[in-house]
Amino acid sequence: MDVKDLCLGALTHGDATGYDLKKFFESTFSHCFLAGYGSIYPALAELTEEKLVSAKTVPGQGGPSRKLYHLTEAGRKAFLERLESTEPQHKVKSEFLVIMHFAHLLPPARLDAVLDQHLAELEHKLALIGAYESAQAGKPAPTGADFVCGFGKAVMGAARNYIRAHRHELAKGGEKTTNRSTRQARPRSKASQAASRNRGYTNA
Amino acid sequence: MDVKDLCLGALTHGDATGYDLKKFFESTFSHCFLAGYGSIYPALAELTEEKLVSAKTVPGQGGPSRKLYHLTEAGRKAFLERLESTEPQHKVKSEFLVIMHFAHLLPPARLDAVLDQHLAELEHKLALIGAYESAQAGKPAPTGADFVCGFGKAVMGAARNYIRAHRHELAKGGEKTTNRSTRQARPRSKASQAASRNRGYTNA
DNA sequence: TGCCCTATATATCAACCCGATATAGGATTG
DNA sequence: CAATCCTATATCGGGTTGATATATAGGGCA
Repeated sequence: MDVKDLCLGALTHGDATGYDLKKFFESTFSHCFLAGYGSIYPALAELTEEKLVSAKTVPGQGGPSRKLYHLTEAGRKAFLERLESTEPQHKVKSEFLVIMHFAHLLPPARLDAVLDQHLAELEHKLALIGAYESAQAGKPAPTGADFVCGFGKAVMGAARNYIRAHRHELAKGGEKTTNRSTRQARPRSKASQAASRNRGYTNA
Repeated sequence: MDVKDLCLGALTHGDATGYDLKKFFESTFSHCFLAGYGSIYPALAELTEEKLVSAKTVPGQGGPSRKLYHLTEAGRKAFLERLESTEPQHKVKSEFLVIMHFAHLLPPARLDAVLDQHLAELEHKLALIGAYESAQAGKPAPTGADFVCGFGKAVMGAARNYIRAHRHELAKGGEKTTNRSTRQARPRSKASQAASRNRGYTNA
């Protein structure tokens, strides 16, 4: 599943420009998948060439001219096939968690700032979902979009609660470790389980 | 923060080979960051050239020869600086959620299979964290690694519970939408808020 | 009126990452 | 004893990221 497929999917909701698609990916989709212009525009160009979407240039009334993209029947079929054959992976790439993993190497002020910033981002995304849910209120049958938003709400809510509940433990650990600062003999946590024969420099 | 920084960080836990690092990234780190050989080995080569790590070839007793990498003092300093200057981003790229978003376009059997597979993956990663926590039991001061694992446990546990609690709603919604299958007049959900002027093909 | 900032909109490029693949010796297993 | 798996290193093409360039309209403001 690449950005091309993602564009096809987004176009099942109606015609859109590349800019519209980016906006969509940044709103209720931001906790699922990200795509920037650098992948969206090439994707749309290739899809047009493959006749999976059609493009119509609309001269800009009040703005620059826009290229409206429309899903063709072939495009809809291709998307359905891709939906059924794609491996449902779920990957996280979190600099935030990497920093947290090395919390014992950080000054407490930096630690606090990082945590606060991540909490703020969580609140922001939760607010986006809240707004979406209000707009959907009253509509009876929950759709896949509702499921995905609910998923994000549950997951990000759990993240927020966990951080609030446990950040103070980190501060304590930080004090305890920073006064013997660059110690060597950290008694094997995970990398060293299978690497117990890696003797030759530090450790063990 | 790229894979080079990640390798520096992992090497603060002790010397390791490229293979060891991959193993580490796949274990308790798998819910934070991913890195394959295609990024690890070039990263280690560049770090060696920059004198941030040193390499020692160990002739393989019972296996192929291994290149043990060791963090130099310069490398440790560089890593600390990077930790303080890195923006704490947190990105998710989930084909799983994309598929779920378009649940109304999928046959129920496929939907079930996708959900079951994701649940199985969640259970697997939760089990990894459980094993880590048992191994850590008794050690007093919680470290950053403990915090990150707890975070993963909280978040993935919430995901699992949400899926279990809400998957049946999707099945209902699926029935309700598939019998009028490719309907056009889906009353604007998100891409169409700002795109309300995208009239010209279908929709609206 | 002039000026700046923001939003809309498209497009490109280098640097980087991912996934697959090749290679190869040792251990395990049927 | 061939098949397969595990350890271990390395490379390559294709795709993505993030920054940047370009251009126009509208709002704020002094």
